[in-house]
Amino acid sequence: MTLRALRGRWTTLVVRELFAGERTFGDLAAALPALSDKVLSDRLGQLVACGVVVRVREPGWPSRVRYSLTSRGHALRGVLDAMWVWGAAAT
Amino acid sequence: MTLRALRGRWTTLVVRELFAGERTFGDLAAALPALSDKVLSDRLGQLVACGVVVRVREPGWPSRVRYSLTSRGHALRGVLDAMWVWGAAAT
DNA sequence: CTGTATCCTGAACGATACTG
DNA sequence: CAGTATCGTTCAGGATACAG
Repeated sequence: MTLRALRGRWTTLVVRELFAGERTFGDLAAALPALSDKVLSDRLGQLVACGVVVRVREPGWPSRVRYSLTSRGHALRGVLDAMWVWGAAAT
Repeated sequence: MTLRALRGRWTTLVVRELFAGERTFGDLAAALPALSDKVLSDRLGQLVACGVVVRVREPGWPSRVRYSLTSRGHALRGVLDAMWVWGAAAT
């Protein structure tokens, strides 16, 4: 289940961005320049489907959408931290 | 770095098998029937390259190779456990 | 028994263009 | 601004056959 949620080369990086707080689509695109709009959209859709992220559409113009983590999304912090620690360990 | 080591649909399952102790190629193939020889070989090669697994070739016939985790491999336990816990949590 | 080689399919990725 | 549509590329995965 966790593998399905985190599948994709960029998924963990998107989640990492959201740990720092709410982000708009443009914020995420700017923070991850190597990621195309399409893939970012795909990943966000996947994360929403897995209950990790919520989309909130702001009414008005220009269009603005806020993405933030659900409680389940915040619970991923332990997983990603463990991955980070392992990757950072020289031994 | 961790993403690179664990990349692939089956990698974590192979590592999980090795947590239980040393395994031969045939053991792993039997434990993961959905995994073709080629992919198993690919994943093991990847894990060896990342310093997670060691191959030990037994001399003699029939050929027999023992796979086991390095200390770095055992350190992955925390990561995989965290993933498992998250996936198991209903909340 | 333990793999590697080859070929094929499907999914993920990346770029561009376009809509609300 | 925030996406979706489309298309081409790249890569992991599966099947089969074969080599050490």
